Amino acid sequence: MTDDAELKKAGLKVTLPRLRILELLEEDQAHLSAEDIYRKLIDAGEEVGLATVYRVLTQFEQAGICIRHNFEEGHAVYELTPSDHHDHMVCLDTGDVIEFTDDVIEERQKILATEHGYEIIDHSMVLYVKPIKK
Amino acid sequence: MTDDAELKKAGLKVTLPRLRILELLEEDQAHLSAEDIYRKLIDAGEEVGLATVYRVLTQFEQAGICIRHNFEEGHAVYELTPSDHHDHMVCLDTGDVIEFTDDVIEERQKILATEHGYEIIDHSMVLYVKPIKK
DNA sequence: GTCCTTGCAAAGCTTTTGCATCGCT
DNA sequence: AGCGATGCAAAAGCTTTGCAAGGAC
Repeated sequence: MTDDAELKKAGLKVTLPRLRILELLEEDQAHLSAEDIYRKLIDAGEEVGLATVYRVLTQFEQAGICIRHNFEEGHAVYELTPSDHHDHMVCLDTGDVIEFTDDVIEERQKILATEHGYEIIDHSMVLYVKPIKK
Repeated sequence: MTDDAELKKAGLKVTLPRLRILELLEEDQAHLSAEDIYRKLIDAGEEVGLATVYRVLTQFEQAGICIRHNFEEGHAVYELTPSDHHDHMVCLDTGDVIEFTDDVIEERQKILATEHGYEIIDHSMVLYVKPIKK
């Protein structure tokens, strides 16, 4: 689906800020904060307000286009909604975000929730890591 | 160890606000926000400033007395540092926090980090759940 | 033309900090 | 007495909102 169609499907008019933000999110496994996106757009010569970035990201999230993470960094980061669920490792030295999945863990989570009488609506698992030193 | 001794060991003077906050955290598996604690103290007739609550919680965290969580609620919550590590389920209907552990998951996390060339410094796993309807 | 979207500025929230006062040791 | 701790108010950082102007359909 084109970006254009994706926006229309979400009931959002196709505007320049929305297209640009969607493009940025589509770049290789991006995990960007509102500020990151704002800076990239300004640096690229686009005229856009930070408030618009926040509004668009909120709309994208409600439309299911992207999801919001609250890593322990003091600000939210956004990524395109992954087709395949995955979790994250955040490198404390570099800030790199690594995606991973593990079926064993997913399965255990379901079992544990059920044992407590709950069903999982969502979950977040973040490993804060550092590179192994030789 | 008494609360008194715990504070001294951390190099903190034994003051009323610190004792009261420590007591609140010790009440049954408390997961409290700074605001929660502030309200409870004010309602109990204590004279305390919100800034002090934040400062004390930060000191407690640095001293290893308590840990801070960023669930997706817009504010941090604190709990006494657990002797045994555990993760959390947060009930989206009631806000209840359920603690749990699972050795299988812990083990898989270590393996996954190692496979990516990292060692785990810390991790957070939160399941957002709802009660199973009959 | 209509209604949605935008940018700016102002406001909101949680958390932190400056500073004079107070209190533990 | 000395130095850390406190309370208040102000400030900081991220995010949201009000409003008039602009743009999509």
